[in-house]
Amino acid sequence: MMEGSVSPKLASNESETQASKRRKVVERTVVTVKVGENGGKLKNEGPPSDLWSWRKYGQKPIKGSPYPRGYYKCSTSKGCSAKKQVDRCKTDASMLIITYTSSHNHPGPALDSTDTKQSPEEPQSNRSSDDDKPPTPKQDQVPEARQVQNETSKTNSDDEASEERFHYLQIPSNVTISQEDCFTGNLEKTHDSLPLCCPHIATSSTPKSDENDFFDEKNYTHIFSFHKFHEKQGFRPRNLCCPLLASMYFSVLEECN
DNA sequence: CGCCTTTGACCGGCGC
DNA sequence: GCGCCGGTCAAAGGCG
Repeated sequence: MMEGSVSPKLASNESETQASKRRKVVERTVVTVKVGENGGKLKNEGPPSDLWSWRKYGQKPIKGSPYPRGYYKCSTSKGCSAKKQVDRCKTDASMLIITYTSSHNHPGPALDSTDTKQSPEEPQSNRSSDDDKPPTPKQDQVPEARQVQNETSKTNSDDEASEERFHYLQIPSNVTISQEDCFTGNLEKTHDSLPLCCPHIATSSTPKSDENDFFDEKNYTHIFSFHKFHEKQGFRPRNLCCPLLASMYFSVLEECN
């Protein structure tokens, strides 16, 4: 609707729908964030915000999860098809599972450190905590990541190849990242080393088991320890290739401090 | 006034 | 073919 396309539905999926009508092919990046512990304040209940502004366009109760899933679109740019889904871990309400799909087709907002006037601390509104509250737009600066975005510029090549992209990022121990099965497969499924902060996820991400129902077994999404992955692959903090994750990283860092 | 959230309805994919 | 379920739309209302 935003773009005034003939078919809103198609517009939202343009590239995806074209090449493959299978949803599961869509590029996804899953970030797990623990927020409840952060003071136990209600305002922390919302997902950590990142560089862009997100507008909530839907919420649905997900089968198997006591918590609804929130659907957000990037509102920073009109034509931007970047979306994210915010779930809450059914076994640990303090765990937020943020799934990013598509990518931003525009540069991030002003990244000046001076532009962090949006109260980088806890801009999350202090609304009720029984739901996944939308992230109040928060401007964090991730200059490094932004550059990388242009390099990777994952344009949803609506190809299987797009699934094989991975976003490198060093994540604090309270954040885990998961990717499509093909990734975890390549990574030898190192989820056995999941961060201690998320034992539930660790349990549910058993490779052979379909217990990873939180994300949904259909998509074969698994969570693995990024730290471990990081070690094995020899990645470095500077290997920030995904602006989304990078921004997540920084915002989470802030919240951790 | 503009932007955002909420919420019910609709659509399409997928499994049986 | 049917039903379930996830994802999206769009109208209405709220808030700054």
